[in-house]
Amino acid sequence: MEQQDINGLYPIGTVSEITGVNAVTLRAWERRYGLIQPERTPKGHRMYSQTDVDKIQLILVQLGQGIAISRVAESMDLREQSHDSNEDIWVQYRLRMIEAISQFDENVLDSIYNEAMSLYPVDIVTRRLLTPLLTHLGERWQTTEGSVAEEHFFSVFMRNKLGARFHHRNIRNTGPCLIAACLPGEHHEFGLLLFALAAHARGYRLILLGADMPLSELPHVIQRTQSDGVVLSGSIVLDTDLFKTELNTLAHTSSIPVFIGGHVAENYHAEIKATGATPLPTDLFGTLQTIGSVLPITRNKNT
Amino acid sequence: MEQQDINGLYPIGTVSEITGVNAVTLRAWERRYGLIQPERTPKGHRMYSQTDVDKIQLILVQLGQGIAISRVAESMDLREQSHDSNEDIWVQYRLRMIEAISQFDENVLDSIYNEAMSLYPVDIVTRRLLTPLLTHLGERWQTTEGSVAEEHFFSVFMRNKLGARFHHRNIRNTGPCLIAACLPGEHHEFGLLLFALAAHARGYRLILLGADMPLSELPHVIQRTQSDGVVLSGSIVLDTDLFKTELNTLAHTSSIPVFIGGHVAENYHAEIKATGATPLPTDLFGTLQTIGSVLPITRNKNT
DNA sequence: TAATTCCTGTACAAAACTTGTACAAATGCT
DNA sequence: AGCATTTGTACAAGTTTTGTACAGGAATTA
Repeated sequence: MEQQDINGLYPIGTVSEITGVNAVTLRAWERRYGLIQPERTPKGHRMYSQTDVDKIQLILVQLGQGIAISRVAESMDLREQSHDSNEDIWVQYRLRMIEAISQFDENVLDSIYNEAMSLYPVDIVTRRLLTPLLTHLGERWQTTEGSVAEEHFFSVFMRNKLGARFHHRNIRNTGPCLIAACLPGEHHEFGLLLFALAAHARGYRLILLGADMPLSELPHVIQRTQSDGVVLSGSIVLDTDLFKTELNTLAHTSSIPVFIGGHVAENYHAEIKATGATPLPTDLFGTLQTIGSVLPITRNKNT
Repeated sequence: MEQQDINGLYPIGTVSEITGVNAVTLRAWERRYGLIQPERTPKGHRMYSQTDVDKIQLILVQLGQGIAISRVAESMDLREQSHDSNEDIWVQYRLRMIEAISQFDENVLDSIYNEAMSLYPVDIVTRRLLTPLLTHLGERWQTTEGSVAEEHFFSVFMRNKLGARFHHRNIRNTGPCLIAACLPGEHHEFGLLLFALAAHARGYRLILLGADMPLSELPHVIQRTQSDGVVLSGSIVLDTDLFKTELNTLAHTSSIPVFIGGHVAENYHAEIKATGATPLPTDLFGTLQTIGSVLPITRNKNT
């Protein structure tokens, strides 16, 4: 639904080039199975939208899995069925992604990610693939030479992927409004994004401020947006004293609850509590439970 | 032969030379689709303005993406009817977005952005809305209180939007492979992303490494990926000496061209040249031309 | 004045698309 | 294994799109 008006109109030859599917085949699919019925010009030329192209890419993934083309139409709907949730699959995915990262090959990385996402819901992919992958890479990056670049490469990729998902949601939530940001000095938004996605899925409204956010700025934001809570995340603290002072000010001047997540929450558990803020557990589920107990989501309709 | 009128108007032959589009073809476009209707002298000779030339360049980009000329015409026609391509519109958009940002209202921000993107191609929106908006905000952030949060909010939003677009592209480019990264200390990827998008649209392959990239890591990446060029961007230099040393090492150890963009390219123009790297102009189009003259894209079609 | 450039309109040819039929290799079933 | 179905591709004949060429005349430039 993004830019249908002008951008999404490719002729069949271009689509063929993009997807690698022969034009004749595309027509055959349409004729035989009614898959992908593009717009037509007044003279009958097919004009494929971006959505159509995406659909073809998805079909290609299915084909790669060995699913017959005739059954792809059905399996597109039923693909969320319990695929044999073998532990093996996730290890396979992980290894393939690591390989792609070490080659800086974004095409491969992208196709693996898409493959996983097309077969499993985002929650599963996050828990079974992304989080383990991150810790795995964390270790690798401490030992292997030339790995800072790998980290950057992968971070940008994941951030963009997750960010896209975050901004793509079309539901306007009605739950409590949370401000989400990284602590000063923290430049890795990955965890924060995962949290934001999960929180949004549960009905919270979110204002995402990203990395390296000065705490002194937050009262302004809170006041202007009339939010209901602040969630901060970080793994390191540059200046302990400053951190305590600023956090104290924040927690006391603002009348709304302040939560702290990430490794900081573990290492400075006592200090955080002393300021009146609430430390969060390291797992996503526990985090959402903690926040939910303070700021419950009013379920209006739960069919 | 570079004739140019007193008013900055070009005759058709000159336009043809600049853009590479045959004069006959230009006339055919105008006749058949009403594309680009230039001024006329009293005797009927076509006089193209700079805006017209820009428009042609834009058309060429769309054409390069495989969109049929008739479709390009249709979309441009549509948008020129709905909104008289007035400067006003962009000011309007800008003001609305600034308002939304100051309210931290992402829904509104998102809908404005989508509205613009559905009416205009990404290149136009970038040049007319996003870039001016960013400089406008840059000034505002230096003066207004509590505006760092605004910066974060908008940066995250734009980064996610553009990042999504970047990673959503489906064409596997075959052009030269560029490594794109921000200089150490530079945490604003915005400009880099805009560049990456534009470069990709023109056929380059891209490896996006994002913000704050240590230069010493790059040789590894270059070697492992066998890229054809490095594009670095930044607005500040933390340590001038270190910068010069590292850049020198990079430009000399790697056998591929190194480009530097952003404000750094202006402020350290001489120093950069001394190291063997190439400074880039501040505008996107000039940047792409500079890179294109060193690393030309092999157009497979559209001879 | 002569040479060049540009104008309009018609025409043409290559490229790209369309539909429909046909065929051979791959796949599945008995 | 043997037979039937599936599925990608090929070929043919006709249409549309699109870049370019050409002709005759007018304007510009050197």
